[in-house]
Amino acid sequence: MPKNLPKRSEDYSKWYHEVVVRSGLAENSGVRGMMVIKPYGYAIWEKMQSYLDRMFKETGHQNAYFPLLIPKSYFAKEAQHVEGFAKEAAVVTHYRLRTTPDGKGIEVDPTAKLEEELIIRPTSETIIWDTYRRWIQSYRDLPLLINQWANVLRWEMRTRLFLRTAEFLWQEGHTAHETKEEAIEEAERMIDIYARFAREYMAMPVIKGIKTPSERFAGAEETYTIEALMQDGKALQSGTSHFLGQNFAKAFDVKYLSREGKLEYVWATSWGVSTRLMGALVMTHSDDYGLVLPPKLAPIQVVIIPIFKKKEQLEAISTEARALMEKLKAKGISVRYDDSEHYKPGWKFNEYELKGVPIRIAIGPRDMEKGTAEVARRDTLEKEIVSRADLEDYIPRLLDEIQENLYNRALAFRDAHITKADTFEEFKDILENKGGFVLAHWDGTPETEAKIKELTKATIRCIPMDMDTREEGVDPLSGKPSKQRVLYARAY
RNA sequence: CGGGAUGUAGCGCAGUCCGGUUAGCGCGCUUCGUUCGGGACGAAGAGGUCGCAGGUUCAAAUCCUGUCAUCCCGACCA
Repeated sequence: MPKNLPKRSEDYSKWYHEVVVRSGLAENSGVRGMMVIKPYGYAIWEKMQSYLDRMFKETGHQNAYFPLLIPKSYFAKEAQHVEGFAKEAAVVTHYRLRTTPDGKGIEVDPTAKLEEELIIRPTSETIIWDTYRRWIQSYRDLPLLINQWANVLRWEMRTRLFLRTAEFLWQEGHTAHETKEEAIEEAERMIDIYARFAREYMAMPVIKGIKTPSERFAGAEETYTIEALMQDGKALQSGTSHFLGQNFAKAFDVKYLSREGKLEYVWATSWGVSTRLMGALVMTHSDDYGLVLPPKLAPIQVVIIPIFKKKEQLEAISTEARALMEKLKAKGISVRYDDSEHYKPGWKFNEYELKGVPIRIAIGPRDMEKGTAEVARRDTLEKEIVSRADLEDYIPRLLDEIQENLYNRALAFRDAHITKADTFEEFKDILENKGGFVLAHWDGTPETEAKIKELTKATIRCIPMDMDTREEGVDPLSGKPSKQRVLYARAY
């Protein structure tokens, strides 16, 4: 058990923060709300990026890159959009610094004031649609399927590593289509991809659904979401996809000449996932020993640790360990052999557990005699003695099993934390004592939604898409009739 | 942005209320020796603009003002 790591059950926030910092994923930079992603954390993000990028390309998308700075006037063009982001915009007003008159410091040069201020992108819809106007003229230019990997900045008041930082990394897809149906299909396709990515790579079950109007993205006509459940019973919105209708096309005057020769506005979508997924990954699987990584995203999948007293022993073990490492690497497994002499085995065990390495293989003098190795899996913390000759076949199977087990474990937890409530008393009781999702009827009004949020801090996470929640009932708060249950939870 | 707390060596902290030798402790770090199957032990060392900027004072980590950052609770949000 790592020293001084807070227990997950005692102080979840602190536990989360410590796991992120001590496992080497990220830390605060000392500049308000800005995070440093460390090499180990970035390696995981790179894996996420490469899998997602492949999925985007398989569905016909291309990558491009748009500017960081957006003229202020662009935001004025879509009313709801500007309202959504105005409160957290960082604004560039000057373009030059100069030394202070006393020569000791530096100050903003007041003569270098920008005629029009530039906004550091909180999201790129505006500048992208301004560009699309020039790119799109005919139905032959459609669909336009573009993704960008970028950083964005939102001046958040209260930040937490990965979950909410002022600057974060993400991908944002922006597409233009001929028809409404095609755009809706695209928005749904992308939320499906996110759900699949969460399940297959992050081993994280998610609930796919539709946001209520009040939770919608600023400027969207429909927002699709994937909602994951963290181990403290709070929900985390892990990815979104928006059907934007013709709002941005109209705001930025993006028209195309249709097959019938008529000038029409295009239909749009946007969709994104961010480094918040890193936070979701930590909070879905990790435990009191530290990070737990699903094999598909682990930068180190297997660590081999030699146990030795004398130099000769180490040499003999190293020969075996290196041979094993080569065999596993040939199967596409990333392996680290840690033969550093300044740390004892026990220290290494703890360290790699803290870092979430899925499999640890220890080879010591006893194993050398018997032709065995000790294999420890991070998900269950179980250890077993395995014949070294079998490892080459056993390790790949075990990695798959761990990936599967992590998903099943998270799924069981999630499913055990979806609870139906029919009265408001039940509703509150579940939130207070059990946590997780509450399936309850909703009368469909924003007033009831807001009242529930005020009384319980729970919001409607989504109207689920893959669960059939349609049934007649009454809203537990207002008592008005309802046609279906929705998914409530307290959320990050 | 409102309320609360904190900032002292890489990390965790004591010292601050009540100003006064050379600012301490634990972990970590360096060197040497013994160790090595779950965070070893001993000895000797290195490491500090006490967050930053002003002010009060013979004297400031300590008192005052401002400011920046971090954490918690709200409001806001991927």
